[in-house]
Amino acid sequence: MSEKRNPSGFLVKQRAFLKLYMITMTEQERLYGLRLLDVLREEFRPFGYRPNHSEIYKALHDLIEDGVLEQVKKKKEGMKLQEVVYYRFAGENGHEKAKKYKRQLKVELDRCQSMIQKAVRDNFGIK
Amino acid sequence: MSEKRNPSGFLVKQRAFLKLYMITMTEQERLYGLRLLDVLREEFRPFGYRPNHSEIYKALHDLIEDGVLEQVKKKKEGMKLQEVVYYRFAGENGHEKAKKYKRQLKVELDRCQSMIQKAVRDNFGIK
DNA sequence: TAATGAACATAGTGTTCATCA
DNA sequence: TGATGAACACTATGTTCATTA
Repeated sequence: MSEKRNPSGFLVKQRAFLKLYMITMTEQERLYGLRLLDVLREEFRPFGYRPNHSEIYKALHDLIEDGVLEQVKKKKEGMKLQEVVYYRFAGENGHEKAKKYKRQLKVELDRCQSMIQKAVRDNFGIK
Repeated sequence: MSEKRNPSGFLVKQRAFLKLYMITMTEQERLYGLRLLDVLREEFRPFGYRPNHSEIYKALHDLIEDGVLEQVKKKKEGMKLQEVVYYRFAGENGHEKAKKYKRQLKVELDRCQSMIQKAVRDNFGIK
């Protein structure tokens, strides 16, 4: 009978975290999949976090399904004749949806912050 | 060829998070499985995190395998004749191992804090 | 009925493979 | 070879079932 599974509400999932970055990076500069991956790996190297390529693609595809992003296939910058997939906000309200998603994620990140802070206090706090 | 699978190094896993709490709670007061669960659910209710019972048991069993905790079966406090499983640090060096685990988790929690802070800055920062 | 634990099932995510330019 | 995407496989975790007191 297809019971829905309840998440226990632990920390934010990697997928959601990446979707958030995909949106922000779309707001900032136009990049394609593997470049986004490189940028993120570079940014998070000091933290020991190294996402892999399929998570990036899944995050992007999720956002397409959510009606947030759409693809723009282009010849790669410069010489080669290789086709590459860039992203922009979808149609009329893609950017609105994106902003909404970001607001949710802000709440979620704040929640995670609080939980971890609590854990530090509870397990390592003075007293 | 049984290749080892690499975690990408995203946030701390629920299991590790709970093991940390199990250790600290063992340092503080003696409790048994389902009571630990109740306490944690109560503590994290404001954060929308509600662990389930099997995660607690798995965390405790992990710690036994790690040589950190051992079981003490006792009649439940008060009247009933029900047997309940309490925990204490195992043998000679259980508590040492526990402290070591906690040190690792402290590093890990700090790392998570930083990553989330970075995400907040990167995606919502002023500028 | 409360407690413990295991078995089972699904979601999350890492690895490999296929295809194309 | 770089890029994209899907298929596949394993891990993390949630749900259900069995057993006992």
